[in-house]
Amino acid sequence: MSQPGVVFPRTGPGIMSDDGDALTFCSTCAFSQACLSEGMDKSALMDLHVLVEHVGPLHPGEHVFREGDPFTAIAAVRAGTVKTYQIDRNGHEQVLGFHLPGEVIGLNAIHGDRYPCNAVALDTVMLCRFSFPKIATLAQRLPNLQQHLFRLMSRDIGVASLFARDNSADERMAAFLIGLSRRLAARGFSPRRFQLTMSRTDIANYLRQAPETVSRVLRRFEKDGLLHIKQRDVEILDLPRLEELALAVLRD
Amino acid sequence: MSQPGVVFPRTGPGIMSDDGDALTFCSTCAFSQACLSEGMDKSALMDLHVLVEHVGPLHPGEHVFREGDPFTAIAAVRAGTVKTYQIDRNGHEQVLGFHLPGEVIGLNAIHGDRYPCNAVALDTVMLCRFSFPKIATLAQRLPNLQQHLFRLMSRDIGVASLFARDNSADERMAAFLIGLSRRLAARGFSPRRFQLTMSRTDIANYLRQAPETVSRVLRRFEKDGLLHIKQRDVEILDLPRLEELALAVLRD
DNA sequence: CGAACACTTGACAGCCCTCAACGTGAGTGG
DNA sequence: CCACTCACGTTGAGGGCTGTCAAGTGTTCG
Repeated sequence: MSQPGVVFPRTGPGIMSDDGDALTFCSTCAFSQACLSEGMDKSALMDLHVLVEHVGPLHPGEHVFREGDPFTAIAAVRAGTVKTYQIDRNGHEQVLGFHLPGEVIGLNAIHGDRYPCNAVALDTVMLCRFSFPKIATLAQRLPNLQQHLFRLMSRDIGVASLFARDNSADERMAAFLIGLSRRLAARGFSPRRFQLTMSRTDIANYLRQAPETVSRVLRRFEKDGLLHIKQRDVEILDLPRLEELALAVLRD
Repeated sequence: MSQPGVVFPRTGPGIMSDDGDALTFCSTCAFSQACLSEGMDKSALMDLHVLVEHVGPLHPGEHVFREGDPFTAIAAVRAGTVKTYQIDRNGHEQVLGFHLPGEVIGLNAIHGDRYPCNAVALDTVMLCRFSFPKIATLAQRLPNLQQHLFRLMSRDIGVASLFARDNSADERMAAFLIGLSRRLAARGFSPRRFQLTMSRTDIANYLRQAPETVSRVLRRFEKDGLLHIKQRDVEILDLPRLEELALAVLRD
């Protein structure tokens, strides 16, 4: 079941040695809160660091894992964008999500013992790989780590329905952009200028609409002065109005 | 922030004493796998049983918890149906899900420390309540329990998009019915004859469509011989064809 | 330079939402 | 037993949003 081009199961090339800069390297990691929390002593922190495998760089189109692969590990995105998707029985792709630095993939594979979806790099991607059996065992000893895992998983339950039928195409696109903006901002990137690392087709697929609709909506947003977009470079010009549109979807 | 009619935070009335029949009582519980797994010894099982509070019966309209309440516990539905929902800023209800016997609610509250949604009984509901701090502490000692919690949460991540725009009203209704049928069957109920414990309005809200559409689709299903429906009593007549319709949504 | 691909733009049609009216069943009180 | 009420459910007519189809433009890469 293991196709070529899958980086995850292998542990030879692609694994970077842990350089001495581990502490700063991990400061933007999804587990930094767990690592840096006062409740975690130095030996515990070392245990966690020993557990990590640095994977990458992955190039666009390279897969992190594929649907059906045995579940062995979760991974935190350190750099780049990872797209998760499934292929339905008609051969059509279904985009499930885009995962930015600081976000964790693979959590939905615990139940079932196999990855239920594919994960592919959209640009140059760096990952931190955590063997799940090992991190679960470690979590037995470290209440903070267990709690952190619970929170990570809980956060992913009941994600906002960005593609619900009762929201207009404009609202969903606005919500998508605002979501990206906020997630990037939370990791220290600019919330107003960023790059869409995914194609219009991917966005359309994710939002469950036609690529033509994505094109038209973005065009209209630009004409209305909400943003400036050239190719895949986005600059948000009127954040308040865009957020106002997104409110209908994001509900807050 | 605690409204009247919320059963959860209180521990006086509504809590049933644990009768001697605990073992058989729990055989259909969401945690039965964890309890009965060979890896869990007797003392561990007793620890878990001591942890449980039996809540109920709750009557239609009574709330298990409300949005904003401090998160203290998760709960397994033992009997009846629980509806989870949110109220958006326009005062409109958004149905998130229906939870049948054997299913767990409250897992999405771990992150945030407050319940992000309301949970209300649709009919007569019995619950098993687990203090989350206590069960998390117990999970430190019991690897199987920790694993079970991980699996429960993992299962709820990335739930099928039953209300995506690219599926027709017919397909989504079929998927909804097939989903109910399978979940009921998994708990020993009849997969062909069951009762819709929720109103048409609730179904429509959940599927993100108009109540009129729900009515029309069910009517058409009956005319086409797919099922027989009288009030809220459903009898599925042509399971294969209904599953065929649902395939477009459920992808399997 | 040519091909493949991504993106844009326009015309048209279909699904489903909205609005409106009516039917039905349960509960209540006379 | 009936009338009444009220919520729920059904049925019909019309319109808007967006998907589909088609063609054209721009970009990348061999």
